[in-house]
Formats: sequence, C-alpha cells, structure tokens
Amino acid sequence: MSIASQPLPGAVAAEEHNDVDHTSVSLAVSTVILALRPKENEIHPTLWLPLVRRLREPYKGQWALPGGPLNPNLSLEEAAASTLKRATNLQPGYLEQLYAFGDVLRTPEARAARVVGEPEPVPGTDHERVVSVVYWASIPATEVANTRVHENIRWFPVDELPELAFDHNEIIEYALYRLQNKVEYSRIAHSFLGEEFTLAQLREVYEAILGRTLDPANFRRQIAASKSIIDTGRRVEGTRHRPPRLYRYNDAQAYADAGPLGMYRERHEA
Amino acid sequence: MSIASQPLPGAVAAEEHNDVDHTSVSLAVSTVILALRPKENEIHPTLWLPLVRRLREPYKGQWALPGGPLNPNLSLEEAAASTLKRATNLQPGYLEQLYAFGDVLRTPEARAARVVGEPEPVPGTDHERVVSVVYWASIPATEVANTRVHENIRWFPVDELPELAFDHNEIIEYALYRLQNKVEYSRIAHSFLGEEFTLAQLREVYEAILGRTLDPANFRRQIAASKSIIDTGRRVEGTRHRPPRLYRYNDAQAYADAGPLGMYRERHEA
DNA sequence: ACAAAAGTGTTCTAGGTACACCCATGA
DNA sequence: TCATGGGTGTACCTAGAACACTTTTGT
Repeated sequence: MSIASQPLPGAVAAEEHNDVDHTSVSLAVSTVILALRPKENEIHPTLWLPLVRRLREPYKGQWALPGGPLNPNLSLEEAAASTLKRATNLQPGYLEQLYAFGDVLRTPEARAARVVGEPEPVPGTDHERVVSVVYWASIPATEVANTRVHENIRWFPVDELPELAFDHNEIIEYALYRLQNKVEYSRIAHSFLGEEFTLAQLREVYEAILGRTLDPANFRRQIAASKSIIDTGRRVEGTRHRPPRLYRYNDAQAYADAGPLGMYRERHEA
Repeated sequence: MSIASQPLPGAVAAEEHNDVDHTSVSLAVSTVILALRPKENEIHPTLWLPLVRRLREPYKGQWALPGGPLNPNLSLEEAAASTLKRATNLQPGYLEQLYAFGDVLRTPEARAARVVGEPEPVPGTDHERVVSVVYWASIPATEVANTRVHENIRWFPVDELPELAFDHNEIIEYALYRLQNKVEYSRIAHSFLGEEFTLAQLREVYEAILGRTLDPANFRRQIAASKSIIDTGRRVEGTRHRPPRLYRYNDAQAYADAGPLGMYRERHEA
C-alpha cells in the first residue's frame, strides 16, 4: 500500500508514479472553440461556438463541448488542438488552458446545491467519475468559412445556447468571462481576425467580446500606444466613405500558448 | 470502439464517459503551500513552502511538492486541501487551482528542449504518464507556528530551493508569478495574516510577494480606498513609537475559492 | 453637396507616485 | 528630547473617457 493513503502522522506522499492504482477517475480534454461572425440579418459580429451532439448516455442527444478522453501520447494542449481539428477542421489563432473541472459529480444541480450549502446528491453507481481539463481557442475570421459541416456538429451564438450536457453551460460562461478579462490586457483580439484588418474590425472584436461599444477615437489611440499593430500602408477601397488603413500584428509572436512559462512572458512583453 | 478514436470525417466525440479506457494516464493533485516568516536574523518576512522528500524512484531522495494521486471520492479542491492537511496540519487562508500540467514527459530537460524547438526526449518504458492538477494555498501567519514537524518534510524559503523532482521548480516559479499578479487586484494578501493586523504588517505581505518596497503613505490610502479593511479601534502598544491601529478584513467572504464561478464574482465585488 | 466612417485635438478626471511634513509613543 | 515608525497633505503625472471637430471617400 502506498504511503499516500495512510492516515498516520508520517503519511505524506511526494506525488506521482505508482503510488496507487486510480483507474476509477478518468481524464478528458474538451475545448471551447470561439469564432466571430454576424448573426442572420445583423451587421455586427457575435461570438459563436461549435457543439457536438452526444450519441450515448448520459445526456444522449444533448449538445456538448467537443472533446474526448486524453490520448496518452499527447500533451493536454495537443489533445485540445486535436479535438479542435476533429470538430472544425480549422486552424486556431490561439489556444490556452481554461481550467480543470474536477468535482465528484459535475452537473448543474450538484453545483447549485453546493453553492447554497445543501448536501450534494450522491453519484449513482452508473456515474463514472470524469475530470475534464478544458481549453479555449479562437478561430480567425478568415478561417471560419472553411468549417466542416456535419450532422452532429452545430455552431451556436454564445447567447443562444441550449441546455448542454454536464456542467458545460457553466464552463462556457467561465470561458467568456476569462476572454473578457484577457482581451483587456493582452493581444488575443487579433487572433479572431486574419493577417490584415482595419481598426474598425479590431474594434468590433473588442466590442463583441466586451458586450459594449467603444469610442473609436480613444480606441485608436490606445491600440496605437500599445504598438501592437503596424500600418501596412495599404487601404481598403470600395467603401462609401473614407478608405480605412489596413494593419497587421506587430509581433511575430506565437499565439499558441506554451503553458504557464509562456503565460507570464506575455504580460511583461509590451 | 469509441467514435473518438476513429480518424474518419464523422468522428467527433462528445466527451466523457466510457469512450475509451485510459488507464495509462494517471491523475495527481499537488499543492504549492505558501507562508510568510522571516529568515534567521532577518526582520522582514519571506515566502516559505513545505516540500516532501521522495521515498521512491524516480527522483528518490529529492524534494518535491506535497501531493498524491486523486482519491476518487474527493473533488480536486478537496484533494488539494487534504494534501495540505497531511503535509502541514495547518488551516489554509486561501486555496486556488493553479494549472493542470500535462505534458507527456514532465522533466526540466524536456521543457528546455521544447522551448528551443529541439526534439523531445522519448519517455522510457518505465515512465508512467502523470497529469498533475496543481493548487496553491496561503497559510495565515498565526497558523505557521503549529506546523507539524517530520523528518521527510521541510520548509524552504522560495528563493533558496534545491533542485526538485519532476518539473516542480517550474511549477513553483509559476505559482509565485500568479501570486504577484493576484495580490495586485484581489485581497489575498490578507489571507497570509491573522484576524487582526496592522497596516505595516499588511504592507510587509505585499512587499514580500512583490519583492519591492512600497510607499507607506500611498499604501495606506490605496488600501483605505479599496474599503477592504476595517479599523477595530484598538491599537498595538509596547512599540517604541506611535502605536499602530489594528484592522481586520472588511469582508466575511470565504477565501476558499469555489472554482471558476467564485473566481469571477471576485473582481466585480470591490 | 451630403452621408458616413476615418482620423485628430482638447479637456476633464481618477488613480498612482514622490516626497515633505506632522504625530505619538518609548527610551 | 530624540529616534522611530504611524499617519496626513499636496503636487505632479499618466491613462482613460467624453466629445467636438476635421478629413476623405462614394454616391
């Protein structure tokens, strides 16, 4: 028996490797995949995400985040990317770990009970324990058109989601919250656009994510001050007003997140 | 066979439950436990953390983060709290998920190779794959004295760590980075102190975490503006200067983090 | 000419920093 | 009375918000 499971005073495990068999908890990786496009008959873009219909119990027939059990040969991030590829066949602009969800019983009811301090429902014997490591990804607008179509995959606007399997509604809510924070102090907004874009397009990304309009004048200055974009010298013509400049990212920096070590390079860079 | 493992166009798994057996990846939970106390012969406090000596291969004899395999009956957070209790017998002031580390081979060498783009070393057949969900916790100063003593547990100042097992040095580095960020926009600093404290003590917490001195005058005003503390009316006497006031937290709010849903309540509160 | 969005200038305010200075206590 | 940290006042600077205004295009 492992020292980890002894309740004696000397019992402290230095983690990892062969301490105990833990086949009863399985590990899945899911991805919240976000892209911007306008709804039918609307001008401004909204966040959309692809969901997958469950083909088996529990929650059979309901929509869920794309994902699956972790392939032992892939890192968590590679697994998330692979999920993304399978579900959409698109190239992400950014990919980052969101959170590891690991409550014993992961249903909306269980969480509600927990929040108000009631006793949690006991998992049934048919309920296998699953810990999900969830990633979120952005898809550049230029990619969106290439989405694969499939009967059991459908894109939904984030403000018109159905009731999803497990705790997936809550996970998406949290992903959107994280995105809102992140857009304010990093450069992820760019990852929703193509190589070149106008300031108005970039502003629309911010507006869609933050859910409010921004002053174009101030927005321009803030972005300029951040030095995150470069004027290509070219303009978009054919608009019925003054032609806007085209910009591109200043930074050849990779948007795929290299994990924590990458994450804290990020804020010191600019 | 599960649809998740088919490479066909229609193959998209809606995650979770019985899709595949994945006994070959095991799941561990570790905790970076942080407390403040002065080093020998120093006045100002430094961050310390407890490490556990490994009793088996790999890395036998080296120090490592306290942790162990996930008990299927516990949530991730409960598992982290349980680890903390086993390693220190102390009550944490705050507990929060840090990150899920899930590279295929988690050694410093592998990460270094990855960063410079070299091919990664191939895991040996004796190397079982482990995904670690890591939490970090703070211990109030009033608790620190009650630490359990044990031959295979030792507290180290964070700036004098030995070479640790696995990628644990990197994990701790990241924990400290996260702490630095967090201290600036939330109230965790309080969680390193007892119920009542002086402004100078609170400032010392900030200074130890941020690694720089702060202007006492401005610090006072900033904390006052945040309304996060309340004057108890009492003072500390016996100092050889003007007696400082005693304060306590304004907020009866729980410091144990309730996960993502709790996390985003946090920033809108103040 | 006019509509519409691109782009510039100006003012105001809140928050942070720097630092001079006064206050209350023990020795 | 002096040393020491507690605590206040104030001037400065910068980033952001608000908004008036000018520019450049297509129709």
